[in-house]
Amino acid sequence: MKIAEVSQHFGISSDTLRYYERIGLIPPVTRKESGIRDYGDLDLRRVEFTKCMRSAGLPIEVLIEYFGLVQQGDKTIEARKEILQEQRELLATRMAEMQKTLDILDHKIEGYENAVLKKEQEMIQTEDQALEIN
Amino acid sequence: MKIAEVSQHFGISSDTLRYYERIGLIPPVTRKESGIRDYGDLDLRRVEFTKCMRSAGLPIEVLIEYFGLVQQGDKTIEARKEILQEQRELLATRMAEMQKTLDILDHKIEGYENAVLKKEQEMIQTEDQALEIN
DNA sequence: GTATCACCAGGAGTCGACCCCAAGTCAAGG
DNA sequence: CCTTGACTTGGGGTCGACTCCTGGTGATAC
Repeated sequence: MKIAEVSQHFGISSDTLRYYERIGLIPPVTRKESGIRDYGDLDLRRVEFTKCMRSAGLPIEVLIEYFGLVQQGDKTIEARKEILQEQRELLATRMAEMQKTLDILDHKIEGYENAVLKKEQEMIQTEDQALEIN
Repeated sequence: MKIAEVSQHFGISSDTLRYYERIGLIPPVTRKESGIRDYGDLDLRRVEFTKCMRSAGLPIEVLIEYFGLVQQGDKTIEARKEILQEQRELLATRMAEMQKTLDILDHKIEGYENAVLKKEQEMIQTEDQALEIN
């Protein structure tokens, strides 16, 4: 799979894909002899995981650290678990905050809906008055 | 309430508070004659709302636009509602993505927990073998 | 074979959101 | 009165994460 397809598939610009590789977030992607990237299964899974984590806001630095540990084999399992747990908690915290904001937004939207209704009623009343319907 | 207290209370640096004011996210805060900021009730509510929205990731630009509409009175109620609804949807989408990521993290953490357990079992077995307990 | 196109490296530029700093002002304590 | 310390403005710096750009190479279409 070449870079443009990967870019398309994951909705990540190829610039970003190359950037991720440059900074070591993704390991060097396999290439054709010509030097052109040819993403294999492993590469794709890495990209997918990265995309998922990034979309939730996990910092690049943390991901690099994590992948570095993966590289070092089983002896780093504990450390990796701790990283993931920490990020999990941070994520949960962020989500809780967002939930609060969401509630407030809903509340405010509802308020506006009522306001609009009220205005409409007033307008109808005004119309009614104008038409002397009442 | 002076700036340091507001900063403390909301966990926002006073630099950031001044910055918000400079860019028009918060309207000019009331001052003492000496020129020192003295946050009133209205100011505080604005700060709180801003903090809440920002903590959920709503862009500053959107908030400025929103507050601008508020300033313009009732005729902008529809537009305001639309902004809030749009942001609400974006927020919900982000949260859904984060939930997916959270699930994956939990799954991975569980995997690591099992891995650790397995390793411990192996170690015990190795010990047992070493001690010829079996 | 040549024109066009996707790809390459990697350095520079951008963007959003702060954060810091210098130089000055004011209020209260000693 | 003078020092100390919190406040002021405004501009420049930083940080994370891209995004763009230049100049070059290889492959495919005509």
